[in-house]
Amino acid sequence: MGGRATLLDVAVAAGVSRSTASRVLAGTDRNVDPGLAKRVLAASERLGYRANPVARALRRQSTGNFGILVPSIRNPYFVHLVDAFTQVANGAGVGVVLADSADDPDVEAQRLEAFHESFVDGLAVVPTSTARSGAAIHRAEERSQVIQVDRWATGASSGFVGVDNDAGIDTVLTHLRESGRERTVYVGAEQESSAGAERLAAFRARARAGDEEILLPHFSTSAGREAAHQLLRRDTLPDAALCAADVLAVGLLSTLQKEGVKVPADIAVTGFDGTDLLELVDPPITALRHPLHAIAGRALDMLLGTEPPGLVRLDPELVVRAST
Amino acid sequence: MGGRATLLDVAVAAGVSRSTASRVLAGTDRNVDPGLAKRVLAASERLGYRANPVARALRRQSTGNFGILVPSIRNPYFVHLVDAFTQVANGAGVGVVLADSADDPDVEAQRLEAFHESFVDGLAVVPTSTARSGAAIHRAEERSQVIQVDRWATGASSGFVGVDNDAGIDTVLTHLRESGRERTVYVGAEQESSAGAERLAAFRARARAGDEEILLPHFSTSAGREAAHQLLRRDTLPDAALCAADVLAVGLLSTLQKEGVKVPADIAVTGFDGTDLLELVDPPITALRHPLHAIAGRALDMLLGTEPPGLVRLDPELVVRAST
DNA sequence: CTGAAAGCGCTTACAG
DNA sequence: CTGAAAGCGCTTACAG
Repeated sequence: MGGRATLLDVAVAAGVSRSTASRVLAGTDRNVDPGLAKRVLAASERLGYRANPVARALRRQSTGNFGILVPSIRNPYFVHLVDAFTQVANGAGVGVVLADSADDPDVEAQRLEAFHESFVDGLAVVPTSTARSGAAIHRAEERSQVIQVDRWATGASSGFVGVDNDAGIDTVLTHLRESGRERTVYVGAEQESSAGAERLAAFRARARAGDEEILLPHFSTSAGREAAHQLLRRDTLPDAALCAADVLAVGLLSTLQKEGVKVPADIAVTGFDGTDLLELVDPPITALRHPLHAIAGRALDMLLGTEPPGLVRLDPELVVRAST
Repeated sequence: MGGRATLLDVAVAAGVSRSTASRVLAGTDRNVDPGLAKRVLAASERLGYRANPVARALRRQSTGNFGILVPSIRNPYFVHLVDAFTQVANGAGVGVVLADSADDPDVEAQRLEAFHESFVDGLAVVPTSTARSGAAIHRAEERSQVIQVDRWATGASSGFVGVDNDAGIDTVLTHLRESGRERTVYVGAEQESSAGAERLAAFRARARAGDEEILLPHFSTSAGREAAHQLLRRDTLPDAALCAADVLAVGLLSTLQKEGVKVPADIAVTGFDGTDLLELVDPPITALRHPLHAIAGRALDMLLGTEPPGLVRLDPELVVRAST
């Protein structure tokens, strides 16, 4: 607003050419006479000069910004992921543009398309659906760099960085069994994400006699409550509930408590993700915590070209709280 | 990646000048021969042409994107606000860039500064501190359009759109009293936001004998739990707890329940904001819901210049749930 | 209605 | 080490 100073203004004020002023200010090239450099810096300071990012991006053919597309910003887990990505990105001097797929592959395809109207060099995407997100992601890859994060979709050939769900399930189950729990119910969902499918498969591979599953239509608090009601209808309760998502654990625990069940005395409850929700209730819930900063960092490295795109899985960490 | 088609490519393919191609594709000017227009459209389609947004922005001196800066994306209330703003903005064809102040006025000042390196025409900001955010916001206003949302800071002269906290407190208190509650404890925080100060003032203006206050160091779940412990130490409980934020209500209710207090039989609990957290616990919590889409809409109108910047306060709506 | 030309504000070979 | 010039890809007065 109101005549923002331009590079030419600075150059004129410092008595040099735009080339020289640019070399000093953009730091592209160190070969500038120190005396001139000082004059340019002084003029720039005096005029309150800031390089126009749009002009710079046009010339450099790169904005230095990246997008992140998540299934839903209402999901606290993705908020944490976005937060981690933003922190890592800002630390590396790159900006982040956020978008939300509304948990819908069609909206997702639309957002992917909209990113081309946006000012980003590439995109980190958490696919909404293993089966139905691949095509649109593949199309986006033809236009710019795309890395999948946390979940993958079939047909999208880009790099992937996520958590090792198999190792995660193993860690939680071992924790429950070592603390004496003998009958674990896995509370998960019949859902479209690769993460959900991997967790269920990992549990099944390790299930023993007495273990069982409750599969709900989706990952949500109300689904967790529904699972609690299913358990309460039975004669005996299992002594551990391994929930495949934090929201499930919170809903389950909250309803069990309201009906007089003691956690962890009667039943241990665990979550999966490591969101703030776990500390919202009393007792706080034991859960895996995903290494989100590391995940974000690797994804950004691939986006920046520092690391070749590939398949990366990082181990989650168990955080023991009062619910087990 | 890989030779994206340019306007010139389209023009050549259609056998027209760049001027004509631009007029057709950018929709700037309708005065184009229909025959030529058809050829341009066909060529554009065939080549998969998308206007380069950076070049367009440089020429137009406007990106069509706006930023939103919130105190913390970890706070579910701000997530809802950002979500509403994004939906409204996308509906109007404008993009949104998100940033986070980490609840710190210094970081906030830094982010405000960083937005100038970003690709936005203006900025919606939720100040972290009434007293300490004004200067940096005022500085940002000299460079681009800035509107304050949800909270205001002294010294920032921009427009403001938020909720009517006085009307909100009145609505909740009336609801509690009409449902027979006689001794209400206000659970709030000594904090720096204008919203917190307004809510407390509104409660004090309406308090009766028997009503009281618990003021905590900040708005958080653990503060809500601390409030519950303070109440539990007393001989008698008040029959209603009016919490000035959803997180306080969730923490309070959760700990009261764990200690055997019945909600709402023994005590009614209300929240303030309307986040998803309210439905996380059992019973779900009665609370005000802020008209976030309307707030976002008015803020965007001011940013776009459709509406002159001014002071706007909108009424929150009471959503009654099982906790009262 | 259409095209040649200017110009948005930068950066970067290219000469000197 | 420095500057004149080209050019990133668009849009838009300006002539015609």
